[in-house]
Amino acid sequence: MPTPNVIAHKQMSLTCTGDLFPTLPHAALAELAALEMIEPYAANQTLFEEKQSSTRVFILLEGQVKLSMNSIDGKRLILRIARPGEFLGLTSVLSGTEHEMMAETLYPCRIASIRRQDFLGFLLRHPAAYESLARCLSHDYSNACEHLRTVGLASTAPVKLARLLLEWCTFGQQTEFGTRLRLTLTHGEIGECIGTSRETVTRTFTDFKHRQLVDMRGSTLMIPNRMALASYAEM
Amino acid sequence: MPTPNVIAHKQMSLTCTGDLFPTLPHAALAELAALEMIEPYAANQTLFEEKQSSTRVFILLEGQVKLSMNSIDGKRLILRIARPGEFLGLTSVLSGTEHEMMAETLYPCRIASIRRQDFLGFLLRHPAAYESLARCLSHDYSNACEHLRTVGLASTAPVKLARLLLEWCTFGQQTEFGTRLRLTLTHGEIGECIGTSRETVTRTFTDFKHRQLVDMRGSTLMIPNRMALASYAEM
DNA sequence: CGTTAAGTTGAAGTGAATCAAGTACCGTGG
DNA sequence: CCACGGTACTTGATTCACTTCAACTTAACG
Repeated sequence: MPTPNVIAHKQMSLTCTGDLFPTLPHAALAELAALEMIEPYAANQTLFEEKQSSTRVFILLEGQVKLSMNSIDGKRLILRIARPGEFLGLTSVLSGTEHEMMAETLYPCRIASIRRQDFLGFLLRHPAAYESLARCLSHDYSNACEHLRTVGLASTAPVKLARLLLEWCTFGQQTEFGTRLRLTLTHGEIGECIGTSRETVTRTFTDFKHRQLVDMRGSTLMIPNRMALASYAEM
Repeated sequence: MPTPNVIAHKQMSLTCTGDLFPTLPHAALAELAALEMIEPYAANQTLFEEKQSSTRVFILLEGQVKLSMNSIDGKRLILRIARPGEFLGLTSVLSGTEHEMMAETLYPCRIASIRRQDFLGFLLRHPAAYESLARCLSHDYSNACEHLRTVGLASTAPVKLARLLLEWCTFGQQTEFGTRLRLTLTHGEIGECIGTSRETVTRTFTDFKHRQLVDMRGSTLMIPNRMALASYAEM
């Protein structure tokens, strides 16, 4: 039984913010629509940064947004690529704390945003909206836990990469030859997802090719047998 | 402005579940009290395990509970030590997915629990309760992100340990000589918190002692200068 | 007081980072 | 059409931090 948020993940775009609050009455949704501002964003634009205090909550309607953390010495950890239907910066807006991550658009996006005070006021008038928020937060938390498992529990780089690819399979398309995946990140960025170097990603990919676990044609990755990759990821 | 959940963290015990829902009317709290079952738990008892489907949501009233993930090859990642006032297994109950972690008591505990169906029914009748849940989930998410930063972004073992100790400082007591911390975990378990081996934890601690960053007397750890440790952890 | 669990320390082994050098693949402009 | 510059990818050699293994010491506890 997929949650509304999961459904939103699958679709390429979202027409309006109200779709994220399926249980809210029309009057409340109209009120929300009056508060939100829908804007187009170019690629590589920053929505918010770490340590920055949060002023707005964002809702990704169309496109992809990269969520990452940066350390002082230039290292970076990419948490995930957000898809349409996701709230961005929700925890910071709710708790009033500063952002714990950075958000930047990967491609041109369409993004709705609501000022923090407006959103909190809306929640005060319509506490039922918290139900959808709890669902999203719960989803984000599960995601963070899975990432923690990949980054913190997987012993070797190949296992980490295998787990990442399996995670991405959710967004790939099933064909008769297996799961097809369009790789939009560079090897360097993939390394930043799992905490390994660019070179290790390259080496691991060539190793996977030799093991017939994956097949690469340009930026298209084929995973002929997901189970084989999964059993490899089991370490 | 600390959230109710943070306050709960600081106190040693929680008298009743209702304290976690400060905005709920008395009638609703009474209804909740009728659904919950309060039980004492011995030390080292398991509340739930990974891959297990969730049947109850737990609320820790007294004691400490270790939350961890296990891999097939015996490795373990300790996510955090839960304190009184925390929900356990909340995401699984809300989304109906299987548990993504394991929960076991560290000491004798007093724990309230509510059957999943009862809790979901309660939420259906009192959607306002979601507000508190969203707060807790938001808190859990922030925690997971911080852990992700420690485990996935910190380059060396010393930095990871320093970050962990700083995190624990929240629960220590301030004295004129610095922050006093009671270490209840073994070196092996501390290693499992940050993804390093038992021996590395020992070696790093002795290094910290030489650098005057910490001072150990038995199971009591003193951090004379939190800023010094923090600046060490920055790299 | 003896047994077990936890902490300590040294030495060897290893996975991955780093460094370095070279290749393929663009789009752009002469 | 090809030279050009930039970016990403590839591959080998070296280095390093940490793990692992092993021997030993200390603390905890009935």
